Formats: sequence, structure tokens, C-alpha cells
Amino acid sequence: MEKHQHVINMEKIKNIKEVESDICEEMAVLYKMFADPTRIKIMQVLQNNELNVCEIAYLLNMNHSAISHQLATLKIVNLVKSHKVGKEVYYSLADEHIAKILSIGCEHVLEDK
Amino acid sequence: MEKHQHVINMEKIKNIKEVESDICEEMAVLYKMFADPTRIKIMQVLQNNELNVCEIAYLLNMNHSAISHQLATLKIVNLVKSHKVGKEVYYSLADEHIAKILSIGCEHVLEDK
DNA sequence: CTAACATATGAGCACTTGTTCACATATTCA
DNA sequence: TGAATATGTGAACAAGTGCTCATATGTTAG
Repeated sequence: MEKHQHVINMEKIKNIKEVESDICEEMAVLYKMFADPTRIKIMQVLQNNELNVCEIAYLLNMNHSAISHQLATLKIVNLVKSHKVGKEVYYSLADEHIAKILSIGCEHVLEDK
Repeated sequence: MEKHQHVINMEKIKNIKEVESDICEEMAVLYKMFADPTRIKIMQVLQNNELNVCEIAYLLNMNHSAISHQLATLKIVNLVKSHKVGKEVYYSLADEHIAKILSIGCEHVLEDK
């Protein structure tokens, strides 16, 4: 006799494919990047634009340091890329996937109105 | 004279449409739900399945209470819905949007291999 | 070289979050 | 009714996070 004999429908459960923990962890890491308003704003202004830290900070009306920190975390997980021009560092989105993720989330939010 | 006269390219900046803070906040709230492995796993097993708390806890090999807490938060933001059958409460995904968001994140993660 | 500027980064802090534990509530069945 | 089961929930705690401040590094112009 098992612990859960009453409520768990084993026939049903049996056919559900097992969750892959590693993949779920990585997905969570990815979505975590989208789980902060500042990072969303940064990625939003970087859509179709290459901007330096100063410009982003100006557009979002925020501290340079805060932006720089966030850009660093976005870069670690390969959501943005950068290249240096003199003292300035220009950032852009790393791939088109990101814009797609943003737009789906945006749609979902707007739908609820 | 302004504070940022050197680095900010006003011509470029001018054409970037302003970020809508409210929408970004809501998007962040949405993505926050996907920013935790447990919640991702829950939503994953709920794809195409209606499951009660006990079944989900069994599948994920986790505490009933942890699952119940997470389901409560998922329900508040309308990502899952539930209906009661006797003492059991069956949960399912609230809409198809959710599966789409999950699959895009999954794709992105798998692509990096 | 020095001053000015752009960016990066570490420490510190307030705040949030996910889990567990203990208990409450709800439902069924004997 | 009372025992057993399923779920919900508040408190507490450890861990994580985002911002600010101070400072470091890097770059250019004078």
C-alpha cells in the first residue's frame, strides 16, 4: 500500500511526461531577467536601437550605476551584447528571440484590459 | 547647457518611443511568475492536464504546502484556474497564452546547446 | 600628465521571496 | 459525531535582489 492511494489518479499521472528539472531551472533564470521593470525598460529601449549607458539612463531617468549593474546581469545571460566606441559602450539586444518574448508578455498584459 | 551634452545623441534618442512604466510593471509581474523553477514545473505538468494539489506534489516530489502556496500565487495573477470536487481541488492552466510563453522560453534555453 | 567624463564594480542596505512548520478549515465516511 | 484526508494559510527564516554610494578603471582632450 502506498502513501497516496486515494487522491492520486495513477492512470492519469502515468501519461504525464516527467518535468526536466535542469531545463526548468534554466527557464527560470531566463524569465528572471524579464521579471524586473528596469530590465524590461532597458530591453524595450534597446529594441531596434544601439544605446550607451548614458543614453539609457537618460531615457529611463535613472542612475547610471543602476543601469550599468543591470546591463552587466543582462550580458552574463546573453540577452544583450556590447561594443566599445571610445569611452562609450554601446549595448543592443543579443537576438530576436528577446523581442518576441517581450511582445508576448506585452500582449498578455494588454489583453486583460 | 544640459548635463549630458557629449554622449547622448539627441537625434537618435528623440525617435525612441517612451517606455510605458505601468505596462512594464505589469509585464514584470507576469514574468515573475515564470521566474521560479517550481512554478514552471507546476505549469508544465498542468499543460493538457487537470491535477489536484496532491498529484502535483507527488509529480514534483515536493511538500503539499509549498505547492499550495505557489498555486495560490499563480491563481491571484490568473495563470491557473481551479474547481473543487469533494475535498480535492483541481487546477488547470487559465489560458493558452501560458503554454506559448513556456514553449518560447523552453526553445530559447534549448537553443543555447 | 591632468582634468573631465563614461562605465564598471564592490559593499551595504532595505526589501522581497520560497520554503517549512504548525495549525486551521473543509469534506467524506464509518 | 469523530477520524481521516485534502487543502489553505500565517509566521518565521534563510536566501536572493535592486538600488545607492563610494570608488576604481578606462578613455579622451587639453
